[in-house]
Amino acid sequence: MAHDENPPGGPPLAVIAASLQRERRRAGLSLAEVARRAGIAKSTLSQLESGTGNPSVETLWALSVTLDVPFAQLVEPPRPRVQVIRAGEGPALAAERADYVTTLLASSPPNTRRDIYLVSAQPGAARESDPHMPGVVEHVVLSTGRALVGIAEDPVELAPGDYVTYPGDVSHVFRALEPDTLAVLVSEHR
Amino acid sequence: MAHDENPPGGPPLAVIAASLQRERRRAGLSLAEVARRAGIAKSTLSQLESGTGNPSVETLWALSVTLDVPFAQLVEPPRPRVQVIRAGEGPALAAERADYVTTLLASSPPNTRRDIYLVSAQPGAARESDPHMPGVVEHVVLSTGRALVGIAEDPVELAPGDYVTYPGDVSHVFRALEPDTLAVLVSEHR
DNA sequence: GGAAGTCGTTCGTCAAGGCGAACACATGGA
DNA sequence: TCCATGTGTTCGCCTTGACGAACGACTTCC
Repeated sequence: MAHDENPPGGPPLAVIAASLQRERRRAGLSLAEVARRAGIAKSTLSQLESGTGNPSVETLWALSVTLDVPFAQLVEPPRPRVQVIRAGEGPALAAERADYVTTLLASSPPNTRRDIYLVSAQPGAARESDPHMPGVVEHVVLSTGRALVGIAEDPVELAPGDYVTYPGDVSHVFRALEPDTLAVLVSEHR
Repeated sequence: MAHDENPPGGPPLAVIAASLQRERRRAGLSLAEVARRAGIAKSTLSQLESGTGNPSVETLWALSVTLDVPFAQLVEPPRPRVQVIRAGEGPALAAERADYVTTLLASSPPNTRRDIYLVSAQPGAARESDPHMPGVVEHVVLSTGRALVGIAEDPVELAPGDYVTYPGDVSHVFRALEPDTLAVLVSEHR
C-alpha cells in the first residue's frame, strides 16, 4: 500500500455528525446549549448531527472551540485503536544490528496508547525509521551519551537530560554519537 | 502551559488560503487545473486562496483529495512539531527541595492522559508521593545513578537502564542513592 | 503585429447554508 | 389536570457560498 492518505470515501459528513454528537454528549451539554455557546443556530446544529448539511469551516470551527476538540478530530474518524506492532518492533526484536538495541518496556494495552522503549545504541550508521501510522508522536529523553534524534531531514543533537518530541508519521532517525548512548523513547498514538 | 488546544484565533481562513496555495504550488499545478480535478469552479478556488470565502467541508475535502493532503493539514497550520527541551530548561515542578527536581516534558492533552517527567534527584530523604487518583500508573526508567523506586513499603533498587512500573494510587517513593541521579517518569491515567 | 493559449481575477446568477420562530414531545411541579 | 421548562425537530426567509462566463494580463508562436 502507498501511504494511507486521505480516506477517499467522500466527504465525511457522517463522521462529522457522529463526532459532534459524541463530543457533545461527552460534555454533557444539550444541543441548544452548545449552539448558544458556539453562536450558531440550534437548527443548524441539529441538521449537522443528523448528517444533513455541509457545514462551512467557520461553523465547524466554532463548534470545535466550544466542544474543546481539535478541529481535525471532528472530521477525521476517531483513530481505530488498533495496536500495530510492525515487523521488527516487538519485544522479540532484539537487534537488527549489534550497535542498536531496542527493548520494549511497557507495551500498550488495548485501551491505552503508549509504548515505552529503552534504546541503547552505538555510534555508526543512523537508525532510520519509516513513517508509522498517522497520529503517532514520539518522545525521546537522552540518558547518557550524545545522539542525533528527530526528523530525518533535520535531526537535533541531544545531550544527557535533553528532550525532544516529533511526529512519528514521517521518517525519523536515531544516530548515536558516543559509545553506550542510552535513551528512553515513548511512542504514543491517539 | 496548560493544554494548548485549538488555536483560538478565529477560523483559520488565512491558514487555509496559505495551505491551498502552498500545496498547489508544490504539486506544480495551475489554479484552473486543480479546480477542474477537484470538480469545483476555479473562481471558488481563487477566492479561497485569496482568503475570501468560507468553504464548506465538501469543497475543502475535494481539494484535500485532489492535492493529496490530509484534510487536517489544510486547516491546522503546519506547526513545527519538533520541540526540544534542553537539560535544565523546561518548567521545573515542585522545587520544594534542592535535591529533587522534576521537569515536565510533555503534558497530557485533554483527551489523552500521559505526562512525561524528567526527574533529577540527589541522595537524601526519600521523596514520597501521596496516592494519586485511582487508575494512575507510573513508569520509571533510570538514566544515571542509582535509586530506590516504587511502592513506599517495598521499593526497588534501580541501576541505569532499569525500568519499573507501579500503581500511582498508592503511596510511592523515589529516593536517589547516588549524586545526580536522573530518571524518566511517565505517568498515565485512564 | 496579432492570434491563440494560459494564467488568475471579477461579475452576475442560482442554489444551499445558516438563521429565527414555531413546532411536537417528554418531564416535573403546583 | 394544567402550566412551565427543556429537549430536538421542522418550517420559511435571507444571506452567502459556489458556479459559469467574461475579463485583463501575460507568454508563445506564426
